Amino acid sequence: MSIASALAICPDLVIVDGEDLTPFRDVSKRLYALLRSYSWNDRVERLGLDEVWMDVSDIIEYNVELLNRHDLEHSWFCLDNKDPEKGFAFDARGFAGQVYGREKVGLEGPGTGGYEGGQAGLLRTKLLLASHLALHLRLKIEEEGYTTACGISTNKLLAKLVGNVNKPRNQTTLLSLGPDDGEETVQRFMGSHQLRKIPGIGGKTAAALSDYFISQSKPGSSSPPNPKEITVDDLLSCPGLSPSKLDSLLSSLSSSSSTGTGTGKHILSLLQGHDPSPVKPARSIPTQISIEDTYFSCPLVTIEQIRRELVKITGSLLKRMKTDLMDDDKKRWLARPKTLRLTTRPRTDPKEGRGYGYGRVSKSQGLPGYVFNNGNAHGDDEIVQRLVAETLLPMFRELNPLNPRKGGKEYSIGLLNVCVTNMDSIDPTTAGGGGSGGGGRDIKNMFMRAREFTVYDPEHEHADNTGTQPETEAELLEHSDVDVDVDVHAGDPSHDPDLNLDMSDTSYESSNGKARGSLKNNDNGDPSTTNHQQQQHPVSTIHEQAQAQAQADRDTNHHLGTNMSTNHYYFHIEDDDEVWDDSPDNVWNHNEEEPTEEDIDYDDLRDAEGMSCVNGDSDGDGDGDGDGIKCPLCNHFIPLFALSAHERFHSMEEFEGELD
DNA sequence: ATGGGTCCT
DNA sequence: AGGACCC
Repeated sequence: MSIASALAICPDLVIVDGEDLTPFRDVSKRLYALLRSYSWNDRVERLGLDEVWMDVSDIIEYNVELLNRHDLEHSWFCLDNKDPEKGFAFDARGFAGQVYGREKVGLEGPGTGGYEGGQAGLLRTKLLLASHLALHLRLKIEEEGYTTACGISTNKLLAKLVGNVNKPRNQTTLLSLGPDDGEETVQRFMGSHQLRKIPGIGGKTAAALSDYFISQSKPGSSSPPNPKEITVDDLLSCPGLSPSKLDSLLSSLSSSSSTGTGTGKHILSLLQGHDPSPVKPARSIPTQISIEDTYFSCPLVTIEQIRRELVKITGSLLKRMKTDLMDDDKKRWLARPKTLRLTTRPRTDPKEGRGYGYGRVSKSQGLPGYVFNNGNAHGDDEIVQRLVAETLLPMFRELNPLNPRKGGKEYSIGLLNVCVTNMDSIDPTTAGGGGSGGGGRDIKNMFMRAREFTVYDPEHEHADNTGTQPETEAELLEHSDVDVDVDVHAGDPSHDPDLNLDMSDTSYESSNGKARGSLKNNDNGDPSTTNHQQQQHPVSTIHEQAQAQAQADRDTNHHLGTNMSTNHYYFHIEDDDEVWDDSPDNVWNHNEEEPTEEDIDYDDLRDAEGMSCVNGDSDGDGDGDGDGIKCPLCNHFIPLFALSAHERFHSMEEFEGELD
């Protein structure tokens, strides 16, 4: 419902201006930094303010090897490969949180241990570990006052989707086992979704696909299907469906390419739950910053109105630039946008602007360098005024050239957006690489090599490491893929700095008892079990929840199975998202089907000893001391824990040198 | 709806 | 410059 019609119905309604996203942005940044601090490879990709994927493959791989299969109950999850004592205890006999998918492949009984069941067991163990890591991270976020949902799976697509299954406040691991039955589980999961729910299939693509399905379905057989309800299964059941068929269906869409999805082939693989896209490395600098305002109900007509609005917008934009593109002491710019873009939505002729973004037009130009000067005594006002007068207003006139009519109204503008983009990044930590001017040493590489020779024991290298050295530590650890996706929920952070209580109240209903229901108690098919404990305070909640979780893990006598894991950790600060539409048989499958052979060609099944190559304890005494390298630049002995900082020190030094 | 973002032609 | 996607 629009605000206008809400006001018509309820004239006394108090409308709170929600246009300032600053508090949300702040919270988002904090939680993002928190998650990022747990990552080893820095693959922590944000989507919007409230979602994150993490690729935790390296952490999981490390911990798989730490696992003592003879005492799973008292397992230790190590969060820092340089400090064995950093981590948490957990019970590896069961999954944390909920599981989607069959329960099978009994690899986990006493005596058999977790990952001796071959590759199936290894992969399942990874998912299991990832589920415990996810819980740990979610609890950390709860300590900050926000609740989360999380999906754990083997790629971003599946992790994101499965994170919806127990959405308000729990996590779900997609237990897809092996190439045979695993695909089957994945396909059952994917198949039940409406087309539009698949990330990467947006409104246009979904409409085209639905049209096709309808055109193919038998005329007489049933009532015309609702296009929105057509599922992946429906579409895949079309006999003539092929990549090239899809290509032609989608060719009318401009460039038929959506987010990473190319053409028919790509869409088809999405529908099958495949997603090769990597979790992208964390970014400290956005690719664009924009501020916009809409004037739908009261379009701007005079140039003076427009000027005033542009001044407002540009003022906040400059502020945003300073908080997002300058270092903390606001001494220097970390990145300078080179391009300024103005977007407007002019009045559309007779009929209303139909869809989203309809009628937006934009114009770009170089961003003048003076905006990076420090505003003088009166702040940035002069800069803003100048930018509007000299650049933005002329751009506006170019965008809206048309006849200032004789009468009153020259323009009718429903939207203004000012954007800076095309960042010129000045990142000291990247200076050795491609960042700035030519001739620097490749500091990063020097350190990598030093690490290699000093820390890694060649006997413990990968089997596939024939002749070549491992290029980087990250790559050494990176060989399997695990993504985590978390989902954080919270109330409105702008209302109240003391928001913890509010938020715990809102996300109250789904706590501890639920986990117990995960596989064992949910024979009724209801994934959400009532909670058995009233919670007065979020902090007590957390621990109760964790304990209940541990108990649940013990109860649900899970078996270790398999999967390449990608845990998609997704955090979500708003709480009005759609929740998984849980028809029970979508969410849980109880059929005991035969175990199928698991035969994934898993490339990295090492002996248990292999771990010593990455645990930073090359003297093998388990305490992690005595390890370090000789700095390739200054020849000092640097303990491992200080290595990153030391490397940064040299990079910075070099960067400053370049400035001279 | 709104006020943001991303990447790909 | 715009279109598709995402929140």
